[in-house]
Amino acid sequence: MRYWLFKSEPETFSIDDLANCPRQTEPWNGVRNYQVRNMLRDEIKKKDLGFFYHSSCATPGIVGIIEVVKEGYPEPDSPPWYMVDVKLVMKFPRMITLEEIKRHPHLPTMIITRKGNRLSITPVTKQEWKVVMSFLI
DNA sequence: GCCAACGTTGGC
DNA sequence: GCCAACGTTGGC
Repeated sequence: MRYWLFKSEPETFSIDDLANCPRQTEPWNGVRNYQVRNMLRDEIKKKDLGFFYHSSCATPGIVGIIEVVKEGYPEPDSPPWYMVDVKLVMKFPRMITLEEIKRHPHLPTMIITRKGNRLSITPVTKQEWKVVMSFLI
């Protein structure tokens, strides 16, 4: 089982939008980058977990956890592009901000902290996952 | 196949 | 709104 980070602009699709979907499940669609397309098609598996990250907003950060419930399948009518279905696992009681993540001594390894990173889905190590989760305690 | 121009992303 | 980073496009 692997861990990921899924970026979304909350103005387009926020964690509350997901929470209000039927069965709290939605296709993660609209990816138009080949590297991420390949991850969606080949690497992201059922039962994988992902952080839900809000980007391009006043305070960017991680707001919750989602689970992959359907593996990569083609977007209807958009042949080269793929999506997965994700289900809300939990919304965090508070956002873990990008600033906090950058400040933490063990997290500068996270791809999200790299300037110019433009991949909308990035892998997260088990170690990184555990450290981020420890912020909530 | 190179590379300049352009468009998009995303933090600030 | 600015700008750095970087993917994509297209002329050569």
